[in-house]
Amino acid sequence: MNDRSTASNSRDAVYAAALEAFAEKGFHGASMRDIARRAGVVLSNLYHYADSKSDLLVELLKKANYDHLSATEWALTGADASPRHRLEAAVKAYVGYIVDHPMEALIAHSELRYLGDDDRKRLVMARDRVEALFDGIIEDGVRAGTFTTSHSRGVTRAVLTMCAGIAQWYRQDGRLSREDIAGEYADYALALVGSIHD
Amino acid sequence: MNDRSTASNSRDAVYAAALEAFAEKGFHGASMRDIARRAGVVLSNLYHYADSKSDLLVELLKKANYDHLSATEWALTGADASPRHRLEAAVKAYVGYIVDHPMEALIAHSELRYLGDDDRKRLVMARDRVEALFDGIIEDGVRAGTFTTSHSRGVTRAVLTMCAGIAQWYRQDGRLSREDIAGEYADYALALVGSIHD
Amino acid sequence: MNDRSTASNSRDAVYAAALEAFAEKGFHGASMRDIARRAGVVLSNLYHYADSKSDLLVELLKKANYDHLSATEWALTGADASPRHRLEAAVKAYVGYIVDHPMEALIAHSELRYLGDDDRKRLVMARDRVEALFDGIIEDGVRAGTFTTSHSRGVTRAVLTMCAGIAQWYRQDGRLSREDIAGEYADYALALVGSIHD
Amino acid sequence: MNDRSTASNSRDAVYAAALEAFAEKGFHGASMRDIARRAGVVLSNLYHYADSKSDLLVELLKKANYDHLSATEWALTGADASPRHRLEAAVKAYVGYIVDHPMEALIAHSELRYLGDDDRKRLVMARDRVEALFDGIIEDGVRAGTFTTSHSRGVTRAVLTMCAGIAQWYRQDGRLSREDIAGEYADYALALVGSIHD
DNA sequence: GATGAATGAGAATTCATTCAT
DNA sequence: AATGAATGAATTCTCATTCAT
Repeated sequence: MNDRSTASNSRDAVYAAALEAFAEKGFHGASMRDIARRAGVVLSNLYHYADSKSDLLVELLKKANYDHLSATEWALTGADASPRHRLEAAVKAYVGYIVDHPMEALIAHSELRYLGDDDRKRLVMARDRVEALFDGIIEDGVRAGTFTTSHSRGVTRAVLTMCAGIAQWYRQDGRLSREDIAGEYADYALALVGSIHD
Repeated sequence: MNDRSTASNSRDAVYAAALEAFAEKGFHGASMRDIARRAGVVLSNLYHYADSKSDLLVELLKKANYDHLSATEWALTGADASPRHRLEAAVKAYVGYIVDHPMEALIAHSELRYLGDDDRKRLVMARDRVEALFDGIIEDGVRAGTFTTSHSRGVTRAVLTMCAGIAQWYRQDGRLSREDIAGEYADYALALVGSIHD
Repeated sequence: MNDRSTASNSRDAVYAAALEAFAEKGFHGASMRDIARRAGVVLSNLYHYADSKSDLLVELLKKANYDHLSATEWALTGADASPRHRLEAAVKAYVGYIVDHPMEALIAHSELRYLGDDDRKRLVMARDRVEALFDGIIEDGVRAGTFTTSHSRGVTRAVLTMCAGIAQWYRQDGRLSREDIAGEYADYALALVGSIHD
Repeated sequence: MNDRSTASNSRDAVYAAALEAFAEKGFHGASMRDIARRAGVVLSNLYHYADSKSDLLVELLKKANYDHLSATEWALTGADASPRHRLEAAVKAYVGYIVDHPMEALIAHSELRYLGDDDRKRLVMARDRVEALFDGIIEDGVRAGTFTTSHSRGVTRAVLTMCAGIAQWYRQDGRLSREDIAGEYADYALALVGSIHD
């Protein structure tokens, strides 16, 4: 499994290798040699697919952020109007993505800081859109009286931080299933917003 | 302020510089030259205070973990027996340390992975002791019926993760005071454990 | 204008791009990628028009040296037998070429050294033919008593060096016209050979 | 002679090696490895003496330009007031430096273009000071009627270009002595300015 | 003729660390 | 304790060139 050269596409192999390397060793700890070796590709070949090491990370994070947002937005299109159901659906989808893509979720939070100012700002904006999504739901709930928290912004941040943490300990062979975790964290979120039980 | 050579003690200057550099650029992103420059010390002098770059990190993390644990334990010695009060006190102390030492708190979580196996395991054990502290309080509360959560272990992890996140966004010149934040997070923790209001 | 792909002929575009790149950045400073980009051609296509980077330079220098020599020789076919007129005509033609082709003239002198021994020697021979041309005129004049210099070889070299220098500062939008410069340098040459005024 | 490690001073060995390498292969053609090898020093050690390859060149050119200017100015302090004598002295000193330091003189003219804008501009200013020196003498002569040229600026440039060319062909074992060459070029300069013989 | 991927050598530079003084 | 020079391995990235399509 140390060689992805037979993958249909070298490009995919390179980005998969970069993802793995960044997740495992961090942006500065992973070397281009390392990535090339994992991808089963010669070092200089990496530069066909990205102009620089930073670019590899940027592309990875752009896709991760976009997918994370999309997955969450998509879940909401199927949820009814109740803030309680919407928050539950959003958290489950958000957590679901993390459980399905722990490496992406990990580097999205931990390696962002090593990017140049421009790229970083643009990616932070993408992340802020997810935050706005949750914030919207929570404030709706507060206005409707279904959520009782008086710190909606702080709670939003707490919910997202708490979920992001999953990427640090989740292992696929663990004892908790994807749905267990998603459900558990949905409960935590409802607790944090002070959701009134019917 | 880029030069700490006038600090009473070169050793302190070196460790303060290392802390700053690791917090800002990560373990692999910070170079020994960088640290020396920040400390106002000549490169080779760093090796009078630590045998290696890893050692600098180990020392910093040992102290950070110890202090974090101590601060939390100390707060509990002054709290009465009620799980609710104990959890509140523990969270406030735990958050208080993070707010007072955001760089230490940051690297304690993010740079641990770059250590060798031995050092890392020993430091994780230290962190587990804090976790055990919270876990003990929460399970006491559950047994006593004051806390209603049915996922005490998960909640413990959620609380600690949520708190650790503070180190990423907290800035001393922000609009929230140390006590505001501590109080807010204590509320979040109580919500998560399902603390029954009197 | 950075793309010459629409030029009637890709070959010309490639050599024009190589000329520009070598003149601007020097042989080692210009990369094949650079040349391809300027030519509006894909990198590997360069190798349809030359076997190597050195070959590009050799072809350019061969043509430049040949054209420079031809232009000078041609001018002499229209000049009368007087050494004074012949020298004037030769210098004007020699300078004329430089003014019309500053990049060619520049690399002919500065980049020759980067060629392999064989190519370099053959090109130096071509340059020597121009030198012989001037030398012949000057020695004729000395023998005839019209030129008074006692260092004919040294003067020949001085004249040619002086003219070659034009390529370094001449810009088409400058205040001196092609004819101004040619006339001026013809005067300098006559002064150097010690031409006796009638 | 390929190893200068026994030179009293590594710094000098490094700069001497860089000079040699740049003169022989050009700035881009000479590699840092190459320079280190010539200096008898380990590659990474070069960076103790210069921050970059460009810096090596800058330092070399700064010193060369300064020395060239100083030598010329110094010669003028010993010359009487006659423009003719002054020009003779200046040319002899200028040429003398070139003959004594052909490598310095060579790179001063040919490698300047590879520097960054800032460094290049500052070095060109230094070169302009030499040009101003010659220009002053020549215009003095023209005003005094001893020099008859009507293109003083052009002649200045021609004189300097012609002299700079010496660095390209002069070899210490050649048949012309330092004084022969200096005298010859002084004569050329006097011819170019149209100096009136007594 | 044209293309894009591939390659291995080599580029400049930085790294953590050591050592003699 | 402090210094500055030294070292060798590793870093990111670019090079000229080749090849299958």
